[in-house]
Amino acid sequence: MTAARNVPRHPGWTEHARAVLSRSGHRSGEARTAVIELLGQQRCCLSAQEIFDALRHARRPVGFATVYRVLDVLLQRGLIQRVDLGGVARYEPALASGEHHHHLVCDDCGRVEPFADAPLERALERVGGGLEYEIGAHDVVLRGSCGDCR
Amino acid sequence: MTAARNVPRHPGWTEHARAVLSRSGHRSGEARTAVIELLGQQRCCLSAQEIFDALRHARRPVGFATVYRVLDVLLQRGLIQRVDLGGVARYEPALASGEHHHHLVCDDCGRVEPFADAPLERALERVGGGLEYEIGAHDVVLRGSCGDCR
DNA sequence: GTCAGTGCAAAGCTTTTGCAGCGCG
DNA sequence: CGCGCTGCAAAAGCTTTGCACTGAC
Repeated sequence: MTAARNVPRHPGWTEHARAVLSRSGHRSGEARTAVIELLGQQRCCLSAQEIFDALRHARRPVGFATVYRVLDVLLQRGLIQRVDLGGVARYEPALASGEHHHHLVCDDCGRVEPFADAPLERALERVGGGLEYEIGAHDVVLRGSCGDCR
Repeated sequence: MTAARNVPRHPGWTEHARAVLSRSGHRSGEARTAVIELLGQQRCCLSAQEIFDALRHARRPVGFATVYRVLDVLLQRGLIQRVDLGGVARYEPALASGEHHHHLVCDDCGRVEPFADAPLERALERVGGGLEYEIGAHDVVLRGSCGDCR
């Protein structure tokens, strides 16, 4: 089984994000549009550096500071989620609770892949219910060697 | 239920760590000893800055670079585990698979607490078995508001 | 005596902030 | 035509590296 097989793409996120920002009184500029469109096309998370490089490569160069500022706005509106896998921060579109995924990291080659597992989600929800905390989010990271590296 | 109630301390780790390093041909210096003893006393993870401050406060000051170098050696021997909760990296003694724990982070006050849950561990192991990856470690982070902040 | 361990300082990276100019609404 | 968006450059963390000295074995 391929890890990614469980993980659907999320068409419509781009439009959703733009609509939310527009509704909250944000103006729409070139750079922000480019970042949002790029994020909407991803199957998994990207680092700020990767976003910077991808946009430059796509002939839609955007300043580094702007990338971070766009990410900051999206984070504050809850439109993206920050993913901490060690080293640099990564970001991906935030999805409804039923369709989100977690991450598989290859310690050898650094590859990052998404995976989804319903029983795991149920276990996580049960744990959250038994704590004093009011849980708003959860992240799971599995580390190991990917098929290629083994 | 207090989240931490499930999480035992780990006496003996300090000695274990020293023995492993000694066996691998490492010499024993002041700074390394201080860092290892501090880590062995913790119930949860510490950042490099916290280690630096704690040792300075305990009148056993250690250079910043040394803290990182000691952590690096311990990581390479698998004696500690790096914990990425966003922001700075944190480190804690690595334990046998049966007794490790995960982390609960308060988004409001930044508090970090350990928690353990056997069903969650079982779910994680089942997930790992179904992937192409050979899983060596896993991390779970729950984020929310702690009892005090709610 | 040799070489790992240590501290200080400088460098490297990622991320944030300041500021001036452009352009959306 | 005001104010948010953008880019550049500088600053601000966190972490790593270089180098000389100390001290364990």
